[in-house]
Amino acid sequence: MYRPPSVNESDFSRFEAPVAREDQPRGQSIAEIVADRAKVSRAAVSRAFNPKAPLRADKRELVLRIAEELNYVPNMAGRALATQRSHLVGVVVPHVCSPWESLEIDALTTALQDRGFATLLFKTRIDRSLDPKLLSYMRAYNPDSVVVFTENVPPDQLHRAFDQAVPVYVDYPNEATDPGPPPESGMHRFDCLRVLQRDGIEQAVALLSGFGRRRFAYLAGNPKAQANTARLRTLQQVLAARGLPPAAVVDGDFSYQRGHDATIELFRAGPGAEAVFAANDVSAFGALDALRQALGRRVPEDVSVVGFDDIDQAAWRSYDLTTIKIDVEERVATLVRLILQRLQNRGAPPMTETIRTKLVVRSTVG
Amino acid sequence: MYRPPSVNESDFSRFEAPVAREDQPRGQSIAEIVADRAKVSRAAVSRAFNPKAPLRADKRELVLRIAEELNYVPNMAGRALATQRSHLVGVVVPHVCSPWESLEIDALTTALQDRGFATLLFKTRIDRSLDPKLLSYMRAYNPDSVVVFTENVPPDQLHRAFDQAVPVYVDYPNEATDPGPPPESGMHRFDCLRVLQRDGIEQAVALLSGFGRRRFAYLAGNPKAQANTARLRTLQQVLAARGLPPAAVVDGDFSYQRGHDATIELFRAGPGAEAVFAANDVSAFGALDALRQALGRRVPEDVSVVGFDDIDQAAWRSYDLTTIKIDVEERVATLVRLILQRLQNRGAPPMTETIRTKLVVRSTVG
DNA sequence: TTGTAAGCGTTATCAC
DNA sequence: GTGATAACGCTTACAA
Repeated sequence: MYRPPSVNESDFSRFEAPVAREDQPRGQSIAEIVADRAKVSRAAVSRAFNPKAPLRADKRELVLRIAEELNYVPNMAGRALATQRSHLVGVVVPHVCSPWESLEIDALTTALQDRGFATLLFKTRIDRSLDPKLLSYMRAYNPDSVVVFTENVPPDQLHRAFDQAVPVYVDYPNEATDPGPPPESGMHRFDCLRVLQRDGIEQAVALLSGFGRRRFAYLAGNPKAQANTARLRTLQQVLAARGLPPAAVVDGDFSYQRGHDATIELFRAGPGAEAVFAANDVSAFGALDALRQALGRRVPEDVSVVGFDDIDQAAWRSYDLTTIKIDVEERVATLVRLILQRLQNRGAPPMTETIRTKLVVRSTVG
Repeated sequence: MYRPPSVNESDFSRFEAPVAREDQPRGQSIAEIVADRAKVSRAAVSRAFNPKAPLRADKRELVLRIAEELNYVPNMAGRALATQRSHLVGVVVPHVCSPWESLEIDALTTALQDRGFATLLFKTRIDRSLDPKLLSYMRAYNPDSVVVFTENVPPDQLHRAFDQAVPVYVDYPNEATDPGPPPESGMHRFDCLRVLQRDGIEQAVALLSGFGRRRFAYLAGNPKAQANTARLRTLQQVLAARGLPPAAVVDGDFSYQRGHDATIELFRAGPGAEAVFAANDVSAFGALDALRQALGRRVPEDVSVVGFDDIDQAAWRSYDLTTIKIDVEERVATLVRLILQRLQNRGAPPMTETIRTKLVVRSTVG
């Protein structure tokens, strides 16, 4: 298989396969050929590709036509060097993405591409921890912006690597009432996307409580994940506000398997519950399968189950999961807006955008 | 939401947000500062980062230490210009990836990152067709190699855009007995990864036939996809070789919903079947849910179901799908090997690597 | 509007 | 081994 997960063994060694220095008869670059054929200067060719640059319309048209014929496009590396804009957005994702993360990468890449940015993908280690070299490695590509999808990128590292760059750090804080990041974390210097978990959770609790459920459990996700802690905290707040007892919390890690096993523990050794909130859809599926198959409970008659995210699989008929939806398109559109704004004004104070959640009712509650 | 799916309206217009031309007092680049502090030339700094370049060990160490302190890393754009190697691999994926494709992107990105390449992601249009500008757009970044995951990238377009580059086109042909690409397609000039569907299919048919199944159906995927056509062709060959009647074919598109609906059609209006082969796992899930819920059939007692891919969800207990596995790690390792070999020797004749499939037995056959 | 020339950050070449 | 120097492909003052 492939090699151990160091970014590359010898720091920044290049891939050794010398490109034969062409012995062209005093090489003329394609751009220069285009210029010659259009009988304009090299600069004019550059201007032709930049709509706002001053150039007579007919010349522009001619240059573009000839470029098309010669299959010429301006080289981004050269452009990046000259303009200090790489048109690259670096994205750090976990070694293995969950369906939700995949969805988000999809949407983000599409949105960025529509804006003229290409997505540069980087992976954490298999345990989701960050290779210390990764950020430097990423910085070598000079991304115009950086989006971090993983829970384990320490803000100070991020800040050190991209001091004057334009990172957007998603997922912190999650609620308006959140204490906010400790100032020493460096976190407060990043733009971020705040997800208001409350709306969806309130709707879900209202529905469940309308069906007479009083004993709740929370099947947790990765304890370091903001998404997990915010959901738990908000759930407890909402339950308390209704005078309901706090949810029993069972440890999890967002995975199907752990969702399955934790649910069995909860109902075999623990107090069980009338309603289970899972920290994400995938672990809710594990909980559902455990309840129905291993534990012989009926859902929703005996136990109700609610997930988070609303990934595609939640609509699959074997699960048909009631879940708290985060709209990917809205989330990504917001993210892109943040990125673009930051690029317009590098010096502006950190920005926060907020999106909401809402309940999608399917058949696991009743 | 965000904009229509043209790559960007004005060809190669740049993102307009002028980076304030620093009024530094005769700017000295970071690399130069590093050189000064280490009391070496700028060239030495460059050499320090290249293990094979000649440089006294202590100097190298000193330079690297100072660079670390100053948070300096060599800029890839500059390096790309000088070396003709971008250390970028362009990957074209569908607008919305299936779980299998997400898995493969994950694994590929990790493997490439371990080799010092970053993954540059590009998306097709929503209907999986290719924006004609996309390939030029991608080429602007000068990727060292290109991997195409989508069925709809016309080989000649690909070839035109990346004539002297190093593309690897996956998924064609699939079987040793395949006729191979028509020479005029330009396809034969690409390296490719051949998936031998036969092993897994033979195992599956043997198993099913051992359970007495004789009437087979094939729930198809996207008719343009090699994966789909190769699977169908091979299935029919294997059935014929055993003297079994050919499989009834029902149109599909790899999706859950279509798998679901097509199965209902097959069993309501059509001849039904004793065993259903789905072109991929996701549509097999649709078939399973249709059989059990809409049609009231028992699986595996009344009908057996077999999928393709072995994605994570196939092991979820509600499905527990018997499926023909393609090993992602092996597939990706092979892909990376192809890419690296091609990079070593641009002029070598097109290469083909072959990987096999095997049956993973779970509970939907019996 | 247009062309000329300098410069972006890096590495290869070539002398020493 | 090492340091100057000339590319790499592009954009942008600046001058015309």
